[in-house]
Amino acid sequence: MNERRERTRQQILSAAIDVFHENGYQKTRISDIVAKAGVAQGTFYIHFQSKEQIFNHICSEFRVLFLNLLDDAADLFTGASIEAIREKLFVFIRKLITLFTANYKMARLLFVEGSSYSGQFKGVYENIYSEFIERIGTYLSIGKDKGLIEFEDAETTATFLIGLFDSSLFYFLRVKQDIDIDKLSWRMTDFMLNGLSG
Amino acid sequence: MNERRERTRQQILSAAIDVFHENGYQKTRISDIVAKAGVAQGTFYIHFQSKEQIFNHICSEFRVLFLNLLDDAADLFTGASIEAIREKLFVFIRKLITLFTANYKMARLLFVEGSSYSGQFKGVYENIYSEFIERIGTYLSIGKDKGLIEFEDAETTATFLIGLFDSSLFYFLRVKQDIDIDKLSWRMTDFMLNGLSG
Amino acid sequence: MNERRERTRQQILSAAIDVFHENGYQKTRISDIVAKAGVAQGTFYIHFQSKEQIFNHICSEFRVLFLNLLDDAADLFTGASIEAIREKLFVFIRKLITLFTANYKMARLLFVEGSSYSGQFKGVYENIYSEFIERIGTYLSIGKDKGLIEFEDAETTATFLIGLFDSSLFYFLRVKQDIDIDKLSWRMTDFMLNGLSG
Amino acid sequence: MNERRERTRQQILSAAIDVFHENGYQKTRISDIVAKAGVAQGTFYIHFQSKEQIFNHICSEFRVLFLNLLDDAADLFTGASIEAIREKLFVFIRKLITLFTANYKMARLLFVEGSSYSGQFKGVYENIYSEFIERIGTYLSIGKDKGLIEFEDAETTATFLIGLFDSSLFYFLRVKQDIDIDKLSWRMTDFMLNGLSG
DNA sequence: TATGAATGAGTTTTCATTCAT
DNA sequence: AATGAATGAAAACTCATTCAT
Repeated sequence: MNERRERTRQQILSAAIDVFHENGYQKTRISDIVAKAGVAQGTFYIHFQSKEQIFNHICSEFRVLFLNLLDDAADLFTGASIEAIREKLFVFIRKLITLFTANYKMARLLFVEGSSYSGQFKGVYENIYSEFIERIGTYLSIGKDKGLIEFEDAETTATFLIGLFDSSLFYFLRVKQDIDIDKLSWRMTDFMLNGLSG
Repeated sequence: MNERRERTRQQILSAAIDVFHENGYQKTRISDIVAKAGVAQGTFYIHFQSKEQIFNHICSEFRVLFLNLLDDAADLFTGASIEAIREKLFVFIRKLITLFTANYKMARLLFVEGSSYSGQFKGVYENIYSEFIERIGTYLSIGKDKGLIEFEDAETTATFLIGLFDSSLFYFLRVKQDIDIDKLSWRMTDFMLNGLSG
Repeated sequence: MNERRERTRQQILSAAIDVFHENGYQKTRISDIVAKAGVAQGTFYIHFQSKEQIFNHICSEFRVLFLNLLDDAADLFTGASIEAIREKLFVFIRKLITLFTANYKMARLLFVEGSSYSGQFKGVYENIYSEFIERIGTYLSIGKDKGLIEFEDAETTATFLIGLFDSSLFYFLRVKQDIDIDKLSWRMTDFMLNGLSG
Repeated sequence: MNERRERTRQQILSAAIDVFHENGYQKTRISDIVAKAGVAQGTFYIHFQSKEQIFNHICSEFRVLFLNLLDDAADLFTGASIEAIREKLFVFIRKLITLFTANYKMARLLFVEGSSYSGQFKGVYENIYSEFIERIGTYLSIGKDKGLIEFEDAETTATFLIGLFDSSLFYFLRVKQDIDIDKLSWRMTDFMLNGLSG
């Protein structure tokens, strides 16, 4: 019985991710979600309180994974040599791309739907984006102190790196069938490090 | 009498840009627009056919300005020296930033609202973003042939440059009161060219 | 096993009386009843057919007690002297008040919820109120024939007496912590008999 | 145009009074009201915010009329003789009955629907009923001081009078085609004054 | 017998669009 | 051209009842 409940819940969640991804939050109707999940309208409300709540649930699931990755990267721009940093940065970017690719729809919901003017989500998104920039900015500053990288302003530079990362990654994920994670990670790494040396 | 008509139309357009920008397309009600414009509900439909139509109108107004700028930059990455290219790229980026800053709300509607899953606008946005990438890709290829810049794949590189540009620009426009266009243009130019040399 | 069934049934009944009393029929949800009873949603339908049926059941439980009391009061207004009648009326009113007080929630459901426009219960309530008036009217007529009480029209007078009784009793039960049954009975008795003499 | 608006509003109000009266607040659907009013569903919400708001509007319309009547009766139980008081009480009761009869449905909504457990209206009704009792209690006390009427406790006596009045009046209005206001007023007056003398 | 997950019909409310004035 | 009242389709959410375990 508990297993049945869980199965239903997962069906709804999975359907919601698909439908939100396809139509966006605003255009998604509960009826779309339950139709895709193959359950009745009322069943939705047994498991989730509202459209907003399930959306937040989905976003925060990804949010946690994402922030955990960020946490582990404090020494991103430190290292004995520029090559050591390159290696570290590559590993980090590959991890990020892997995470975004594996959870493409959830990632896109958080970063793209969230960043749009859906109003009630502006805050959620702006927070995570600002957090992303702030962290990378901090890591950059640490690295700069060690003397291997170079830039004028940490926040600006972080914004460049992240803009490059997220905007282009989502583009590739949208238009390509599948992407070569290793190759893309290397290219990003190189482009970024070039930008950081001068 | 014709002047009155035009004035009314402009009031509606201007209100619509504001309200779309504030609440997003889906959350915007015609009643919000006409309230802000100070006209009656029915007046809206004398000037515009539908909510969708006025949104498209606003977007394409910016679209034209934007594409004109793109058209004029065919020789972006050609030049006698890397310094000449740097100068040209700087001028182009400054023009772009100036355009986006002056038409911030319209730009954001086209690039951000458009890129979200509002469904009916996906196509419009994807078109313009793809066009942007394709053009820059082409310009990069031309530049590469001349031998002053270097990269592996034009599309990937264009995507990097554009991601860096639009994502970070919108971030600054959103969080800063006002930005130093010259300084930001130089920083972008330098970061990009570093990435393109190696 | 049969004892368990009975216990469950009583839990549901008791919870239903409480919840109906607190929220009214329409606003009461089966889920409220079972939550208060501490049983599962489905269990309700093992013991009662529907929300309407359990409500009727509760009302008729009180209805029977009430009508029995009425039955035993046929000679309410007969007696050797006005003082004998006063005594008899006092005893009757005290019995009624005692019954209504002991079964306050059920009484209120039948008389107040029933009298509201809940639609499907109009009939039930109207019946019992009319029955009440008719009976008292009959008893008054018998008493009038004996010559000790006086009034113009039995139905009108019965309506006065009953209106005075039920409306004020429910008021006191609602606003007072506890009422002095004896004192209230005497006051009602006196007021009524004064009204009946002239 | 303004006239049309007002006509529509009145149609909705009038239909709402009828339908609330027929089915009670809870059972009444907006669709019932608009069907009876002959307007579209959305039209309702142009004129009233919600079902609750229109109900409160209707009730308070009657409430004002009722409280005004109460205000004008401060010297209800004062006078040179018991006959003078009888006359005054008669006039007051006749005014009340006339008001309740002319606005039967509204009165019943406020006093009966309000007194039922509709939950959100409990407060409104309890207030008006308590106010009624408090006022009459005050007027009784004033009269008692003058020495022409007699009773033990003003609140109890007020509750008796009012219970007699409202409960029986609503009964007659419900079951009789039409009532003889003068005759009923005299009977109530006499019954009450008898109860108040002893 | 008891459970509680699932059902789906029913209701309120919103809002783009129309149309008589 | 402008007005603003009216429209009605559409969508979120509730809850009495059913049914498999």
